Amino acid sequence: MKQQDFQLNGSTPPSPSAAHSFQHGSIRITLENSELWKSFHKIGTEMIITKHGRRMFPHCSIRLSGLQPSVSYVIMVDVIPVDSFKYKWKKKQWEVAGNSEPQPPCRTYIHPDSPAVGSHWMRQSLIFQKMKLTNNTLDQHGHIILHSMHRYLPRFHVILADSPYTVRWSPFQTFTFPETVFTAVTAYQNPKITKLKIDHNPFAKGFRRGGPRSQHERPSSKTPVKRLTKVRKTLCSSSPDLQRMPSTSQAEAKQTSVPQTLKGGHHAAWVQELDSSESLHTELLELQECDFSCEEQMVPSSTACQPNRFPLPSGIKDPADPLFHAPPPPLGQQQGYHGNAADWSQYPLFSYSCW
DNA sequence: TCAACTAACACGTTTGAACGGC
DNA sequence: AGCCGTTCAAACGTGTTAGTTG
Repeated sequence: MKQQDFQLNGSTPPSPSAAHSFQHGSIRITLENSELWKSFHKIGTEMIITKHGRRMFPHCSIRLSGLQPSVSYVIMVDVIPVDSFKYKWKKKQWEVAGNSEPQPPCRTYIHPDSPAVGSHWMRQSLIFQKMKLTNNTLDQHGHIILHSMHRYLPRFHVILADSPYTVRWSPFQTFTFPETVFTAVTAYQNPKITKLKIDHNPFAKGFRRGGPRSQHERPSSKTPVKRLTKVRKTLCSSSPDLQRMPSTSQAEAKQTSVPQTLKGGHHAAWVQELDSSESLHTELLELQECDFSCEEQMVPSSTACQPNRFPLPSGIKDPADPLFHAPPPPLGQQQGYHGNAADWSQYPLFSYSCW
């Protein structure tokens, strides 16, 4: 896959054309399936959330470099709100539908290999394929809890720690990619997104045109062709830009065979421990004093969480996003910029962990 | 009435146990 | 006994759709 990297520092805006790799200090992180993400982002990425948890597609797949080969790291992902609005899909585009709802508990997904030494992390790409999103605020499975019709951004954390127990006190660095912004939905709104998902996700192969049978062609379907199916058909025949693209998902899936440093039982023990650690759940992040241009940022002590007042991180600009009509304040000024301390200061880190 | 949500469904993929051959 | 490749069923993940909820 074609990749462009750029070096990030606090004062130099990156080139808008190279927004899918970040470097903090010596650590560099690259979004492996950036092109796929961008093809979704152009349309307005949507992620289904369900009560029992739904995987993300595209997956978050990253490559790390610049780690100390023999030092242990924990790699985490969390998902933060992009803004303080709720959206609705109206007349083929997203519109603001009011203020966001109070944010659910912020949870963090720890890569199952964690902790592992730098050489391990750098050996192959990391795929957060099993991370699941849910709208069930009472979820007991450790899935990431989101609100439907809200916009979110995944964050990747590289933490210098040899155990999830110690991440609170460990130096960490945080990375984001603007093209991974998505809207959480309980049912797809934009039929173009549905088509892209079907074309690229192997699990949706059964719905591909020219595939075995589409839903409305099955014998069991006794009802007239529904609206979405109609739209999908129209799109398939009329949109050249939505013609089937070369699938990357199979290749992605095959990259997941990362040697395990720890097996299931051990992981489960950690989950339990972390779940029961009330302090960790409720520890909130205070980054106001942190300088993101520094190579390391210390996991802070507790502070108050005010999730609804998250200012738009400046890296979240959607320059090619005709589908979103967010009211002022305007989206950020720099694409691919990791943001300053204030941007990220009001969202908790490491408040929950799961596998 | 309508938008958002849920659950059941059919279909395809993934996973892992069982088996046989070497 | 150990390794490797194949087979197959169960589990899982997917979008679709009818029905429910507010």
